[in-house]
Amino acid sequence: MTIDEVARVAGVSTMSVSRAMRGVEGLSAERRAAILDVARALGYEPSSLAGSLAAANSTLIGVSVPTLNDEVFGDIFDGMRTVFTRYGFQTVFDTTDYARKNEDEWIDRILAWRPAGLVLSGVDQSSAAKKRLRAARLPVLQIWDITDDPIDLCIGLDHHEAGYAMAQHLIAMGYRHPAYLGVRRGFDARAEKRARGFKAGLTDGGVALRAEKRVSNASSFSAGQDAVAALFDDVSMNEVDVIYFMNDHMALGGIIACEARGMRIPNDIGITGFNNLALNRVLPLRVTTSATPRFEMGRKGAQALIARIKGVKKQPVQTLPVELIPGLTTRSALP
Amino acid sequence: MTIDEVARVAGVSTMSVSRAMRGVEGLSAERRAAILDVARALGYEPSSLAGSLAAANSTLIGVSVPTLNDEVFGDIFDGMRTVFTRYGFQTVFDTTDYARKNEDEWIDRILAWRPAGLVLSGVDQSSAAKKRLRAARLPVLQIWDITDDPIDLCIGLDHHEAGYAMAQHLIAMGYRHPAYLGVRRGFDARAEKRARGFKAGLTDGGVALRAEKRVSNASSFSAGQDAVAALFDDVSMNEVDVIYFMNDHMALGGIIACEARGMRIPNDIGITGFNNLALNRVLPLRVTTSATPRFEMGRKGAQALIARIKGVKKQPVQTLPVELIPGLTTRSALP
DNA sequence: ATCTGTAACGTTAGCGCTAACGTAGTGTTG
DNA sequence: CAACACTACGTTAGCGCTAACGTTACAGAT
Repeated sequence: MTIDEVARVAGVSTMSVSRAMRGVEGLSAERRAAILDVARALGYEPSSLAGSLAAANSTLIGVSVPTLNDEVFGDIFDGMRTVFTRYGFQTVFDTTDYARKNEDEWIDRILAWRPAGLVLSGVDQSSAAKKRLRAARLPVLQIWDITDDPIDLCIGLDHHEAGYAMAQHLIAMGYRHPAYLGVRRGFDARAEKRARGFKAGLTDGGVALRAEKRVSNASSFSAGQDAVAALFDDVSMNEVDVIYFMNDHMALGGIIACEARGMRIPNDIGITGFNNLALNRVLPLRVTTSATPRFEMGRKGAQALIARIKGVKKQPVQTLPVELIPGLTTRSALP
Repeated sequence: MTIDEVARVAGVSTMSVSRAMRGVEGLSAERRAAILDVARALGYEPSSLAGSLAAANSTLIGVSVPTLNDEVFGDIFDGMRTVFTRYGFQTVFDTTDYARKNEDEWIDRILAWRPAGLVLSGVDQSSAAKKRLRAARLPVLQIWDITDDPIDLCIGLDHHEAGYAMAQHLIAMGYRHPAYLGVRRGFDARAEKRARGFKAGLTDGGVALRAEKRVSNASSFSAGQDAVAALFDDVSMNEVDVIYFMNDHMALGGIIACEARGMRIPNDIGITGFNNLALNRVLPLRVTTSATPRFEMGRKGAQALIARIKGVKKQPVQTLPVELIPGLTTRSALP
């Protein structure tokens, strides 16, 4: 069932059917209604494939996230979806498992579909990819992190600042022997920025990092447990008074591992993370964490991208605020 | 940069470039290499839009899931992605928030792209949608639930049976005063099937359901807390000896709420759920739950769909096993 | 010398749609 | 009432690609 067939049955030109289906001007109301009736009766469905080819525009938006295995990118995606759906865009989706190679290959495949725009997670794409996307002059949104040199648009958090603020908070709370626990370097660029910010904050506050351990390459509850095990293989329990975990997932696993060792939280040790996951918001013992506006980020980012697709580019980089949520670091200062 | 331009520069016909780019037969090795060199030098990227239109096939697969806000569909999607990526398919993705209307509208939009196949969550699509998809003779995979009357292919769990098995387990463990806590009816069809199976299992075991509460419409940690509050507003704590939660999310929230009420788990009350989430696998107190092979389901389902797209349809419905994981119901039988 | 088969190409005719432009018909204006 | 503007259409020429088929060259068989 093609547009020509509908035109033939309705006794009009194909352009009239095209105009009727797209709801564009240049058609009387009666004729438009008649055409839509015929189209419905025949079960005609316009082909976006042919339409996009002819009009040299598509309603496809490529979205790449590292993983769906935590609620972070799920929340961001949900926020984007509310906007994209409203404007009639489709998302062509893939996960990269934090591997640049996967992302580069995905960019190849998605560009072949001539998408209206792209959403990439973070700002640490391969330089080849950045160059290509800039050359393609395609609307691109980098999300979750920020940079001075965006490909096009960028919305995210200042991860370095979040780590720095956490260090300041811990020092203010009286902690003097902090440890950092995360995953292997080069895996999650944002986590590394937080770690560096944290260390800078400690240094500026005159406090030394007591220990730093990195385990596996997947941020998960069990990674948090493993990291605690690795930490206390190395230093004794009373040498560390607070742990900054890479994120809440690891922190929550870390709580379990610390309690299993007989440590009382927060009396014996403070626990901090990043993200303020849903789970953390219901726990009786909540980790001190940085709340990240994930849904809002997705929504605002999608709006900016759509504005950009329609030709409006206002603010290339938007930094959203991170809120420090006090939790398991609320005891009084240590001696 | 089009195929004709590459052909002109390489001094061959467009068909030769087409054959070279797609790696199909009918070209000498030297010429193929020469063409690929020219294409690379010119930065030529074949247009999947034009290719799919001309060849009347696409590498787009539509995937619809209710939500990404829990790890269930994230795991399923991860499993599918490993397969789809290997075979060069793209996923056009959307979430429906458990609303049929959203799903129907999405089906309209995705069909316009003439996808090679579709993946839908569950088996409870609107009858109009089922009819349309059957009429379109499109490869369709329904995932996560099973049915006698699939649209095309189906891979999932027997949710009724999972609920039934849990009832039998609880009775065998000596529980006699169970409660069911979930979300509003008509929201999550699979959860309802588990609830019905659970009740059937109780009835067959000669045990009556002591209470049943339904809160909000989002299965979350906090919904589990709310449900526990609603339950004990209505019945006293010693009238219920075990709770079957709709899923692990609610069960884990429920644990927190029960402990906040001073109940000891599992001594005072047994806690059970569904899914065996990652979090449950690291907790010191783990809920009794049904482990669901989510990644595997995605992988196998995607393989079946691709086989179907390539013309092979073996087994229309695959039921994957659910494993009951004992947890917070392991005390000895009650008096 | 002729025939036949086959690999390696090129040519043609679309796929289903839309941008751009053309044209008829109907008012509107001075 | 000619000149003009405007609306409501239709016509033409592609968008970039590939299926199908045609052609050529050459090897080997007869």
